[in-house]
Amino acid sequence: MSSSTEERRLTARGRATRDRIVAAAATLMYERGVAGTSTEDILKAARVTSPSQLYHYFGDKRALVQAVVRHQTERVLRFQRPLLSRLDSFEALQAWRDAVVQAQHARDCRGGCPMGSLAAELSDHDPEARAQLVAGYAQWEGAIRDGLRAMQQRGELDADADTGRLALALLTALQGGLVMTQIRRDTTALEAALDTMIDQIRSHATL
Amino acid sequence: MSSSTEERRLTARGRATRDRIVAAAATLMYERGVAGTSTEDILKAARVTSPSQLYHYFGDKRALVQAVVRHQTERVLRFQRPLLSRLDSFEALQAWRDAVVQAQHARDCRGGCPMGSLAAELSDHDPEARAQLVAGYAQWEGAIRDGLRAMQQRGELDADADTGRLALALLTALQGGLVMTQIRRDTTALEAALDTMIDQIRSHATL
DNA sequence: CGGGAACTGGAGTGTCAACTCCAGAAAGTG
DNA sequence: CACTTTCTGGAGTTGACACTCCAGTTCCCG
Repeated sequence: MSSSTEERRLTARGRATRDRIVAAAATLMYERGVAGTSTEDILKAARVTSPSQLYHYFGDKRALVQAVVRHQTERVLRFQRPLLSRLDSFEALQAWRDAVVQAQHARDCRGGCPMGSLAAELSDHDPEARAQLVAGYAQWEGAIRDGLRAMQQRGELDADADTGRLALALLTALQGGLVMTQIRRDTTALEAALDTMIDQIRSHATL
Repeated sequence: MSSSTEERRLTARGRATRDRIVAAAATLMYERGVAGTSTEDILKAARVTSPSQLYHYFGDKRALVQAVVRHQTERVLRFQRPLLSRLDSFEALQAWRDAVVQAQHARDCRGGCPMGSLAAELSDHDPEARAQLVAGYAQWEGAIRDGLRAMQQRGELDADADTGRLALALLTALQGGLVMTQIRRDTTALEAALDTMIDQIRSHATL
């Protein structure tokens, strides 16, 4: 029946084990990269004693990686959406910017974007993972755009501002900022990019 | 004497072999990532018959990776500098933008930034590589800033425009755009980000 | 031309990672 | 309580990969 979205029957215990594996894999792959993370390390971190458990839930490492991609996409959106859905003013936009910058400091400017790092490593040679990531980024972009539209409907932004294009530009600047943060281990590039984008959005503000 | 910058005496033939190895490694690592590239593949691509050659020139794979980082940094700057050093007008800035977008199409939107992909994979666990990359990005940023300053001195930009910050923001937007291009396999995000940044720079244009 | 260094070739070696097999324990189902 | 399916444990197997050893060849240099 279902070929790729094969959802097997899981007991409560099975679900818990599977979740533990995905969570452990996500953490390790974020820290060390996908290729740098062995199944053995994942098992140890998930407190699972045998490889057969992993292969009971996932056909192979690629399948696990795809589960990790979904997991990280959900995590990011769970963090982003609350901040974005209430974009009703430039103060709120600024608060979002600050939260993003803050989050980087909280992790010592390491790791970059949980989705972006996976994307850089996978998009050229794992089509399924890439498709997942494209969908995830589309949701993220949509959330930003909805926020900007809310500002527009509140009358904070000109009616003719292209919120779709601004949202895409803002998300893109954010991605770049996260990469630069990881490389330089400081957030000045992230701040410069986001602030400049926000300045540009502000140029569409109503008087 | 020299500990890390150990430059051994090389004959013409030796130099050629070493260069072939670095070039082959750079290409493969760009296509498949560092971890996804085996020394064996590199040797084959460089038409070198034995691993002992590689280890004659490089202490280990990490040392080779660092040579690849230098190689790619030089390549990128060799492409960027000519475009940036003549930034004397908004037309030239636009031409730079078009060249960057064009370059992505030329490679089917794959691979991302030759420096950025290395950065994402290495910066969290190879301090030497990261240092090289930080230096490379600083040069790139400097080249952009010099271009903007040239525009400023020509009187195209306001004297009080913060060219340093704009240059950093522009470079960051570019990095984000390259990541997004690689994921989405199209350049609209790159275009949106660069165009929005350039619009913002234009807001500092003299009348 | 002779001696030493740079360079090359090929045949290993040890380790580690992905994945498999199978048998036994828990846990849903009638 | 039978009976099946899910889940777990541990002991393999296979292959790939980073790296080594050593012997032979080319090439610089006096």
